[in-house]
Amino acid sequence: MPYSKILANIEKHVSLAEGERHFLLEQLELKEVQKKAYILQAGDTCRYFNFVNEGAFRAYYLSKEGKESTVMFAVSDWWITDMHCFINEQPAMLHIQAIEHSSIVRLSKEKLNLLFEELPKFERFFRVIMQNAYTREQLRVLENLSLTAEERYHNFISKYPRIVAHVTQKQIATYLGITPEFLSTIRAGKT
Amino acid sequence: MPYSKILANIEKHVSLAEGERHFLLEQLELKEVQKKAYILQAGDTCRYFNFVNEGAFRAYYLSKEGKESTVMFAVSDWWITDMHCFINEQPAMLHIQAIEHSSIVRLSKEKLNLLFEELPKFERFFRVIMQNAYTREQLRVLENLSLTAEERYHNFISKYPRIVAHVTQKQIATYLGITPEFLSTIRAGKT
DNA sequence: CGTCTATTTGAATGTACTCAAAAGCGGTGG
DNA sequence: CCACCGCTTTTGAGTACATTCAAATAGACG
Repeated sequence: MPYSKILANIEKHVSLAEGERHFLLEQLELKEVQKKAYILQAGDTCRYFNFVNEGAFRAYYLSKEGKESTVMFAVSDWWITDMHCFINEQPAMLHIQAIEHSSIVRLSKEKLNLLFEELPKFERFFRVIMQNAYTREQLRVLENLSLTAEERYHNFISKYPRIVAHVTQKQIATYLGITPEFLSTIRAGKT
Repeated sequence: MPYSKILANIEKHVSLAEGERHFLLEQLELKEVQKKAYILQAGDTCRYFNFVNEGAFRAYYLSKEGKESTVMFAVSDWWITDMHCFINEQPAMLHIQAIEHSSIVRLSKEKLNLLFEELPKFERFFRVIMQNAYTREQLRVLENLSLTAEERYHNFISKYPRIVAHVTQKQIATYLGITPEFLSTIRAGKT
């Protein structure tokens, strides 16, 4: 059934009794997303924490000058939202777009708060997710500071082969903070 | 008393009953740290989550080529550790050094786990801390991708005036990912 | 005062960008 | 099924941003 992936994802971190699992399922909504559709646009209120069931998404910032910077990719079994705006109830800074036809399971902020109230172990789950997200971003900062563009590219493709399978080079370039032209020359450099 | 700051910090996010506060205090250790002393060195086991009571710290990565990259600064009322290594019980990648004579309140991983068991609201506290840390790092990634060195510098000094008051330009340069020479020319550029 | 490190300045270099144009690829409609 | 259109990728020339190396100056500390 469509919720098996999200349950497996959550149960990797906390174990749920039958009644808890049932309660959790009641809070979730399954949603199909067409290729190129946005599940969030800058300026929107960010109401949902989204689990990618199938497909792939990209979250990016669009500057006034029109430059895109990819903040994250999410393929199946990942969570994605504009966390800052979700938590602080501010207008979204990011656009989140489906790279291909996808399906997500989403959890609204209200339902998440309800889960925190009813199932304290959900606090633990979310803590672990946030811990992992934090250490991942911190490592990314460190790599941006200490590695060259070429090293960051090779690091990216070896670290995230599942993402590479879904995204264009141009999108990878905006994730690495370089131009697509320069990424092309890096790739031509050898293999 | 020496624990008033950490209590205020924690009680910003969760409210504690008298007995809970007492239990929490029993898990903490106060520690003085001399200027330039390390509370963590790369390769060490990272056992503690540290609250800065007084003073200032810098966490940095030292590459094989000898290049330093500052991952974070922490002044009073901040928490600091090598989170990845603390969580996953791996050898530290970072050095954490006192910039000046400081005092910290530290919480060992064992005591933290005990707190999670005994005071479930501590899961919530830690979740909030991790959420904030995550969104802060994500914003830093975004700024590294979308801003020039000069913009990042001005952003840094306006965002973290309390840090600026404690650190050298060279240290700021390693946080921004530029050379101290170039930071100097940015500053000469105007005000 | 003397030493050590931080900061500034400048010249030469390199890394990554801009702009432009060609080539490749995928999807769509005839 | 093929031809065309739009977007991605490649390639190249010229440029800008940031680095390296070197040396002078300024500050901090014993």
